[in-house]
Amino acid sequence: MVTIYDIAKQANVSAMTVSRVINNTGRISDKTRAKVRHVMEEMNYVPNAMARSLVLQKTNIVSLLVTDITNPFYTTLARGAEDAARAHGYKLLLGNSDEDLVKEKEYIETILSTRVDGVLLTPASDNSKEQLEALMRHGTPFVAIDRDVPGITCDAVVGDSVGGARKLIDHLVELGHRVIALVGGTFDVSTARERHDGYREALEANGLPYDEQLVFQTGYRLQDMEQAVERLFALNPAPTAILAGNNLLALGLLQSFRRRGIETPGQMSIVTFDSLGYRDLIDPLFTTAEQPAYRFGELGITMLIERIEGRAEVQPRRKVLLNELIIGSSTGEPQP
Amino acid sequence: MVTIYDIAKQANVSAMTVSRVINNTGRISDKTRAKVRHVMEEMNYVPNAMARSLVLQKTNIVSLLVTDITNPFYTTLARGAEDAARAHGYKLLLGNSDEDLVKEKEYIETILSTRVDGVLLTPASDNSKEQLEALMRHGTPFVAIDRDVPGITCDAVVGDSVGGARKLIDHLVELGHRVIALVGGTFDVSTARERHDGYREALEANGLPYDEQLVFQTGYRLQDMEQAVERLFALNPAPTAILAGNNLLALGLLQSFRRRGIETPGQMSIVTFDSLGYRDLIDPLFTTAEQPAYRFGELGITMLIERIEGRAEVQPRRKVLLNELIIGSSTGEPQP
DNA sequence: TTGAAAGCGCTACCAG
DNA sequence: CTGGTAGCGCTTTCAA
Repeated sequence: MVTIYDIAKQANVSAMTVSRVINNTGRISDKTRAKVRHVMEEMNYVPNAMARSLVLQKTNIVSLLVTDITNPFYTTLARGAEDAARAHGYKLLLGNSDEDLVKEKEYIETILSTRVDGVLLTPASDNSKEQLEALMRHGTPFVAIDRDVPGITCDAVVGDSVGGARKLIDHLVELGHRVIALVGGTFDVSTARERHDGYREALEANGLPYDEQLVFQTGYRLQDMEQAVERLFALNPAPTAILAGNNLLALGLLQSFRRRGIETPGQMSIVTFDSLGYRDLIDPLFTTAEQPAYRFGELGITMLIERIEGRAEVQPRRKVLLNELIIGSSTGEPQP
Repeated sequence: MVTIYDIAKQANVSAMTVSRVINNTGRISDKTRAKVRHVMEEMNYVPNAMARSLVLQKTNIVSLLVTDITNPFYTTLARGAEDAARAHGYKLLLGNSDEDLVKEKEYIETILSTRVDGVLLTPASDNSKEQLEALMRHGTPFVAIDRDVPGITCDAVVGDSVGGARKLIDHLVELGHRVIALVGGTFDVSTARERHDGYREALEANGLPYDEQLVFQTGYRLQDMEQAVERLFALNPAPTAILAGNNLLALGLLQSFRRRGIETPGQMSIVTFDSLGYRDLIDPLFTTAEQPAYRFGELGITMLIERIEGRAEVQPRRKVLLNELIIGSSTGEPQP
């Protein structure tokens, strides 16, 4: 591997001079600079970022840890994060925790050992507290994204889950629905909790009873859902609409209904958060509270880098990004 | 930051002993090991991967560079790559070249300077040759994935584009189509070229004429496509079916047809490669030659790591992954 | 304007 | 079984 010493020898200068040329620091004569540059070209020199990081104590790498890389919401978020990181001269180390605390912990370990400058992450659940505390202990700046963790005060970019749920329920009520179920993620995830809060508040604001029987906590995994669907239809009176905790749950519910010959929106309306992309193709198109996924990533990275570079106020900052109600074809008036 | 020297001092041993405990090398008394372990726990010690890499000349990082992170084919591929990398104890540094040679070049520079152990990449086009040569010059192992680059002999995992195109055209011919257009990517991308080859071969095998007028080279970007669509309908005889170069082009064509009030498959059948995910929801579901995206990533990383670790034969290996014809609802008999 | 020495945190190598 | 020394490639500090 070619090092600054190889360049130095070839150019008849010291390693320091080469270093100065690379970093544009100090005063160097044009002639020396030109010669060094020439030799670097000739020898295909590429600086060793690790050696550099070791002495500078700075890697210019930020980590993005999401819970599901195949979910379009996170893909788009990742894209925003990547663009922003690039624009600020940082590299992005991507990880996927799969909603799994063990994997998350392993990734945090990796992150710590890589000495990345900062971390943007979607905590798997409230139990991620331990991992976030590890980051704090090691002085690694981080920004929580999409989800909050109780007991941790840190920079965060989150959505307006309560408001989104309220809008969605209001929409269903306007259509005439009176019995609305919630199939949400488990309540150890802040978004699931808040969507539940919004659901409850909206029901009460509309003078409808809140009934625990209508609330299903299932994992965000599709297979966990079948049981809920079973019980859903055993209820009396049966719900005519469902608020799904996220885009994938909505998809799972729809597929489950189809297998049972239940039509959406005819027999069961569905509303949810975020989208699955391909707006023009998906049928039915879900009625959804769509969050600005790209912006989540972009803003998250920007806040993170401000923090890393000491340009952020000391107080943790919490940014709430609003969602937009998109009326699709997964909702209609309840059947008589 | 806590180092092995801090641990050493606290445990009353030398740094070397700490190093040996960390790496499980050499012989250490159980008592010493226990003491060192204890101190490491207590001080929240996390090894510095960079310092380690610097001396070992090994980072345990592999890079994945794709051309479009929002394309589900690449997302799924990335997921396969990530799982495989993790399983082998490597970290994944993700990049997105956006089909852009300049971005690609920048990423290769970053990759080189990070001294990653290897690279898995989808070359943006034949002009990526220069970048691949840079990797070779620096002795960085890499595996080309999804696309070949003429003039470069290297490990590669590619699809059977020719075979896929033939199956798709055969299917259309069986349905009764006689005038079939090709809207492909630009021919400086190997998959676009090969899909064109398969298209041509299949036409000839079916005794149909190959007509250059029916072949449209458009970028893989949706906006480049409108012109092609315009000309498509000016043709006489007008085609009744189209082979779209990839999933996103198929999507763009469909959207374009819808805006013009042209029905699929009624007035125009569409076939393509890969899918957009959400098989049950998309309407129409494209008839497609679906490639094993996850396997692309998984196998690519596996081959890469074999190469890195010297477990691969010296000769470059080229693995072709077959696709599967999925009959969807975007194809039907031509209208009389 | 340029260079020499020291050290970032770690491990290979050789001694004991 | 344990420790000392040297060096990975780079930049900071001080000196010339």
